[in-house]
Amino acid sequence: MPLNPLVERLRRFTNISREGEQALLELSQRDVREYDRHTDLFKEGDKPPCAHLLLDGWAARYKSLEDGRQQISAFLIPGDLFDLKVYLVSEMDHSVKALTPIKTALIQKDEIDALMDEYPETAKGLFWQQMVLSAIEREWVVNIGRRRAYERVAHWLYEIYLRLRDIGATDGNSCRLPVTQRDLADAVGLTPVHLNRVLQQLRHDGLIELDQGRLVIVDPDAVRGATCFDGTYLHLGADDGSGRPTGAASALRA
Amino acid sequence: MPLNPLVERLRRFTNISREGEQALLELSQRDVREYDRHTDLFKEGDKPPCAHLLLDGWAARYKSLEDGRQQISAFLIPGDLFDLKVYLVSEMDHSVKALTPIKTALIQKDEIDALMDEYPETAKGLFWQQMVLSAIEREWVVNIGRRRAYERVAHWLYEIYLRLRDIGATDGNSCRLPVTQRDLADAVGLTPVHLNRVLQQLRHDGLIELDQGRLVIVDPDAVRGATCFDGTYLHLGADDGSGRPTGAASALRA
DNA sequence: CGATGCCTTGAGACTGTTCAAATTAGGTGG
DNA sequence: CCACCTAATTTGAACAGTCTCAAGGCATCG
Repeated sequence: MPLNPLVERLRRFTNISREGEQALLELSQRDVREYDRHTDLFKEGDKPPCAHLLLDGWAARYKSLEDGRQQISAFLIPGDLFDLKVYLVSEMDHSVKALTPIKTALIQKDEIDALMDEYPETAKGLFWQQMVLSAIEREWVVNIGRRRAYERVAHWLYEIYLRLRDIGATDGNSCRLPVTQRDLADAVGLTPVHLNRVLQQLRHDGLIELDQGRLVIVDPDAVRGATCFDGTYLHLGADDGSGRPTGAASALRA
Repeated sequence: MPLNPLVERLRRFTNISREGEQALLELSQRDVREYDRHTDLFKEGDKPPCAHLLLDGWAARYKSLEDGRQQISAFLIPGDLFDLKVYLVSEMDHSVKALTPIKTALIQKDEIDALMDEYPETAKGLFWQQMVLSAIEREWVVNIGRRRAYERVAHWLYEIYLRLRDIGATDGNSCRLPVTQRDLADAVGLTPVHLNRVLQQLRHDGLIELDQGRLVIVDPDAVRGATCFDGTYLHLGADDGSGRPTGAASALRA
């Protein structure tokens, strides 16, 4: 995995300048924090922290209901810069927790503003990244609202696989999946028990393998088929498996 | 309802200048289109249109699966400016359709850019509005993923009521709800049949009334209670019913 | 070696779905 | 204004998917 997956990603999307790249790199080294697994970076109700750039590890954006039910609304992986414009609200409406031990770079409002002023190409890249994150949340609404457990889980797994592949964190058809089934269940809106059974079914059907925190997409075609996967919403530079070219350079022609 | 609900809303959030307001008003009159009920403004797969400012009527952002299942991921009401940065992607990943006859103002990329350059306060307001829209989508993930039908529908109804109240489109405890149960079902991730039964239950329990396309929140406390409603995510200037002040002026102190 | 956290299994209950039909409401032409 | 047509809501009954609760197995870690 490259030192800074965000830079990698932006570079693929926009023709970010050497200087913009450098500035971003510096920003991501100025104030680095580490968090243990299962600790909160901030919680619902907190007053807005600054933006975070996830450097290493996995995190999740989530909300809790009074009775303890929890729903994860986004998985954050290295290179994700989240809550970029967080200072616009007076109170956070969601929490973010580390799913694994993580490293993040804290980035202050004025640092971002300065960066954006100076390097418009980079700014464009950052906005684009925010758009993609929210497009993913949008797709989750569809996934949870209209797909049943089997397809839903398959869809989720394939999505995360593609996102990881995009940051170079895959190894052929496999990737790490350092997440408890509890967390995964909270992401797809299922019970841990039922999620477990669905995963077994997926394994049994030969779509995936899953052990020791490693996920193998054994049969990508079957996975895409099972779930009617259309990766447009990920706006990946590379091929999304659907055969049609997306995002990247072509986006900027418009 | 005021001529331009967006301006109203921004005014409440930020100290938008007279000129910025004027510029926005002009933008919203330059290229006004009308659409019939149940027609698409644009569809998944289209190349990005320009941004729309909804002036009158209701619209919905949605996605379809191959087999005809549909999921609405957002309701758009007058004053909503959507897909602001749409030109960043090469292909739309969702569709938007009119739920009622609507009027929208089409706004071109460079018009927005110019506006933002010239009136930073207005720009801030626009970004804030985008944030709120995506915070709502986030809440929908939670609502659909972790609440059961009864609470889920109650939550949805109360949310839309608050949003309408925010733009002055309510009349005491009631508001228009010009939506078929089919559409509502597609929004909350239920079957029309089951949604219908849930609505009956809510009426029977005296939480709401619903006829002739009008919704009455008969017992707001009960509705909030049934659903554990926390309106923080709406970032409304006014009271959200939770008793705690949010958004608006205080947001800008940070 | 015991404790804890996580994954797995089982059986029964319940929420929400499916399919099909009946009723009501709304709109249009005669 | 009525007759008709279509779209929308409502009802019923059987069914399936998912949940609940409870217990067992297996690691890992102190």
